[in-house]
Amino acid sequence: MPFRDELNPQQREAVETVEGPLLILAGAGSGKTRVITFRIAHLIENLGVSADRILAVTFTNKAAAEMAERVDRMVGHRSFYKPLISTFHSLCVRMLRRDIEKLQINGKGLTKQFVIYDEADQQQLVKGILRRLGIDDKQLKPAAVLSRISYAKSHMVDPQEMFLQSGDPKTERIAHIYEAYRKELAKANALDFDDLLLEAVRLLKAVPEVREHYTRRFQYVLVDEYQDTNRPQYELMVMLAGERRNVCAVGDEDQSIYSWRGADIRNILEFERDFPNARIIRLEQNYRSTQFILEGASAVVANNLKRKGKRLFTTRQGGAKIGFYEAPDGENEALFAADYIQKYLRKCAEEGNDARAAVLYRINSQSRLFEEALRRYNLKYHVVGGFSFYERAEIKDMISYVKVVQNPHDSIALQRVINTPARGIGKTTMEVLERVALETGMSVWGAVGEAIEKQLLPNRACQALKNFVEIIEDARAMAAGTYAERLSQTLKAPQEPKPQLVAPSDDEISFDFGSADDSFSFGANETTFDLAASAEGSGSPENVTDEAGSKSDPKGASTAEILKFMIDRTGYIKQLEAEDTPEAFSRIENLRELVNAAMDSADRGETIDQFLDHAALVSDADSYDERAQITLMTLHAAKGLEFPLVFLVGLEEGLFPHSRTFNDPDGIEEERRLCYVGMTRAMDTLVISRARYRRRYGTDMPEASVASRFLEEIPEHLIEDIGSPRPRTSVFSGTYYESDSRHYDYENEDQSARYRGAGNRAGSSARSATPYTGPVYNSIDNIADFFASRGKKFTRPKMQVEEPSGSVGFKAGQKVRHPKYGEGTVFKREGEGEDAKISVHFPRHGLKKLVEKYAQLERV
DNA sequence: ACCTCGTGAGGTTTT
DNA sequence: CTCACGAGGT
Repeated sequence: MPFRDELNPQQREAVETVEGPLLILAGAGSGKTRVITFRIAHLIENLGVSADRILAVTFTNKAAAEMAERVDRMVGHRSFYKPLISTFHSLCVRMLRRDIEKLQINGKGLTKQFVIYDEADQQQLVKGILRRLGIDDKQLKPAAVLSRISYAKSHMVDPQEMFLQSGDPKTERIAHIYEAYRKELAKANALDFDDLLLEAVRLLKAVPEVREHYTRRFQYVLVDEYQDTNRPQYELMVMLAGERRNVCAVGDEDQSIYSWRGADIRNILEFERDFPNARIIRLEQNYRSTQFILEGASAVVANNLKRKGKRLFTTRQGGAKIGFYEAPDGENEALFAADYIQKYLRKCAEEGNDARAAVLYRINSQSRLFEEALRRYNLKYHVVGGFSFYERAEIKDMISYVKVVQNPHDSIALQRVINTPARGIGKTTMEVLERVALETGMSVWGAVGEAIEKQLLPNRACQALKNFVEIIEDARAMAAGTYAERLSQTLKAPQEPKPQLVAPSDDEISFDFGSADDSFSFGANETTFDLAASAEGSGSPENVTDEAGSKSDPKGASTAEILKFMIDRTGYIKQLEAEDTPEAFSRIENLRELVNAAMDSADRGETIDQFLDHAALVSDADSYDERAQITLMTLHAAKGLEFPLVFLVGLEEGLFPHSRTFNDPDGIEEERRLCYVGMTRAMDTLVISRARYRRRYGTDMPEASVASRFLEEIPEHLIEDIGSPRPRTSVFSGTYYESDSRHYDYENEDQSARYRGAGNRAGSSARSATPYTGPVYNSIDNIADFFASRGKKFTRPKMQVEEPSGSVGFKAGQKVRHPKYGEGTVFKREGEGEDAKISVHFPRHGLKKLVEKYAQLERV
């Protein structure tokens, strides 16, 4: 494979240095991905290495998929095997699903059916523990506890160590909670994200045959985004590299932005110490950005003290300076961006150029203003992050059902679904169950069995529990392919799995409610989805499809079938249908989509466990869709991407850098790196902006902001102001705003509340602010969904039925009548269109704030 | 048991 | 503004 002409000398060296440890320090835009893919291709094609002996680990699934695709394009036709390209977490899941039972002692320990707890699950677990220990969760917040636990885990500190090292009572307490947390996880046969790494490391350390299996298999190990690896990931890498130490780590110290998640920059700074004869290659030519952009970004990050330092250069001279815009407020900042982007897109369309723009912000909540602005300009956009499909309540509910079917001891999932939809198992019942679980050491599922058997609950509750158990057992039987048998055993039940309950048959039901300790006796021999069967054939060549190759028992129901059964049998859809609201309707659609996802998964040959793993491991960054012309995302999510036009917004002290990093010099340095990452995403044009006043949440008064220190760190000669309104000008009429100038009239701050009301007086201008209702490039395809997903009150704008004209558009001073409160006077109006709120003063009831649309007000 | 409303607190980044 | 929680009504 010829590649010499396509690479610069350093890149070529990086590709050709394949034996022994190698650290590639790859600056932003230096062709890192190119080097990695060429390197893999070089190994396979020029050196004759079998593809399946190559392991590449990346940070996100997206990056992995992309790399796999690129490699495939280069050498796919030549090689039957494929290199294993995976994230750390997915890799660990694969290893654990295969061999975790080798860690069992006396039959105790996790089984292959373990579940993965996401952050919400972890929170629930910690909350429960705090409650049990009688700790007020205001005093010690679950999130804070979790972050301490996660910190400890990513530094490989166990509860005992934490306790011994603790110098204060609070840490001691957290150590105790940590211990309890671990026990709970074990009882639930569950692992959290950190455990995936830790347990995989433990597995490799403790079981020589497993370790040998992998070191024998992987001759070449490659780790991308090395600066973001934490301790367990580092150990994993070392272990997988084995004696050969053919490990290639690629990273950039200046792009280390995940230290809060345990990423240890020492891994990169001390690589030479850990691998004494390591080669180090620097890639310092940037192919992405123009001179101005690169210089600006480099100048910012040069303020960091803790760095080795490097000098990036580019041959892309010329281009525009870094644009700077200082907006009067956040809204204006967003509208400016929308306007600028619109013009940019038009220009690209005329010239036939690649048009892709990104708005990058520090925190997710900043997206709202930009979404609203873009919608007002009728621009399609795509938001990365925020609520993902798998985070929606209805999806989590059904996933939890499947989790319980796979593993009834998953108490968090169980508690989520036991009364969803409501089936008469309430708070009191749950309290009893929790107590039983605690006293007997059983899981909640075990406690359910105990309670039924020993009649620990009032009859009604018992009955409700039995119904629930019945549903789960039926589904389990389906999964195991023994449903028909179960039907005949479990008596005169109807032939078809009908949604309506089977007549409860109290005395005949005898389930095996094993406690967690006797290793999930429940269905251990009937579950056919584990990988045990195929796992022993470790000599066989594993490739990307190895696990997928182990088909589920043809008798057993597929994931989709189980899902459909559960949705039907639990009456979940029925309940949603009964709600008869647009939100409920869209939830039903989401559930359909979930079933589709399950079918796709089955088409790929995946088992139920693999489907659940996928649901647990998809990340926000994975949802980046390069077809979208406009992408909104956090700076963190933007790492690894590039755009011709980048807006870096909200450069204000407290926001960026974020206030929580103020008292920590390392924290500030990380923020600075984040700024560097953001700036270097830009290829041709970079615009940075800030708002002089920013409204913090619903507060009426915007607060004055202070310019971010990062702004001052960019040399002045690289920056050009691109039309910031003068703060003191009474009427601003810049070129950008002729269409809708009222939004920019910012004579003094006090008016911020009033000018909206004033704007709405003119009916036409209220019309122009009607929300955009066309499609956006998003998994969320309409605004109703969009707002529903954010918990905002919003009903789908009805196209045909226009708002009845007499009941909206009231202005201050107008007399109105409310069905309940009688006559009153409109005091003020906020917001526009569907969202408009209106404050009305009623003589007898005082000032009421109403949503205009629902208030049923009449003119008097 | 469940729903609705009012209150109070808190709001980074995520595999 | 949004979430979580508790009080009160059904």
